[in-house]
Amino acid sequence: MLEIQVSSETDRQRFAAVGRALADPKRLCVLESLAAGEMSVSDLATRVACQVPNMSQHLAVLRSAGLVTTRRVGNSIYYRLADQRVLEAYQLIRSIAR
Amino acid sequence: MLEIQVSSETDRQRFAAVGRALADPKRLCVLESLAAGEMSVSDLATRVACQVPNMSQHLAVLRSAGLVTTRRVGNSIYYRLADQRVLEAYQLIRSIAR
DNA sequence: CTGGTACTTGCGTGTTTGCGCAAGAAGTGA
DNA sequence: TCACTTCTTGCGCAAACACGCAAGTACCAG
Repeated sequence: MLEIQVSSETDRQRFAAVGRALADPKRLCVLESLAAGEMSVSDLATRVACQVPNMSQHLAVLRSAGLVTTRRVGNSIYYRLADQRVLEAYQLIRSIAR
Repeated sequence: MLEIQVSSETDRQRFAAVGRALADPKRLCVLESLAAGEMSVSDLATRVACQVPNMSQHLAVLRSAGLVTTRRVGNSIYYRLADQRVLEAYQLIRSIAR
């Protein structure tokens, strides 16, 4: 039996932001891609099959939810998963949806 | 290191539906409430502070994502969590957002 | 300084979402 | 059947979202 204590409304809004970040197939594809290691924006755009500006917006959602972090190398910006727990959460969601 | 195999697009859409179910503060409040045990729609509406039709729609989202199940007793319909993993996923999300 | 690459931001558009309200099931009891 | 309770569904509207495209910012090489 898992202990769940009640959250405040503002806390739930922050948690919901994480849920929203996980609510789009393209963003989930980004997480799968980043599971193998960091990637640049244009690489991710190619892999997910969308335009670079669109990818940048999706990455902004993931970033503001705290799921990914960035590192600049010259012109490129490399994104990586912020935490191993992001993959754990995604795996759990996949097992629930199975 | 967590192993993540790539999903198909249709699979990711199903996973994203779970993410969407977790993307609203009221629905998260429902999950917290159901952690203590099953509740009727009107009870949940009172607890979450919204109208019954609105609650019914939120519950439909959770239900179609497979996060909750129902049981009818007379006029009332009792909702409960479909799986312990739903709480585990929520706990993970909370720890990530902390 | 100039040109080129990589990314972000702003804007317009069509779609989806959350909500209140009214109307429709579904069940209970008299 | 009738009245009542409980939940779901349909409708309309405002807000949020995903997307393409154009413009802006940041960095590097020459």
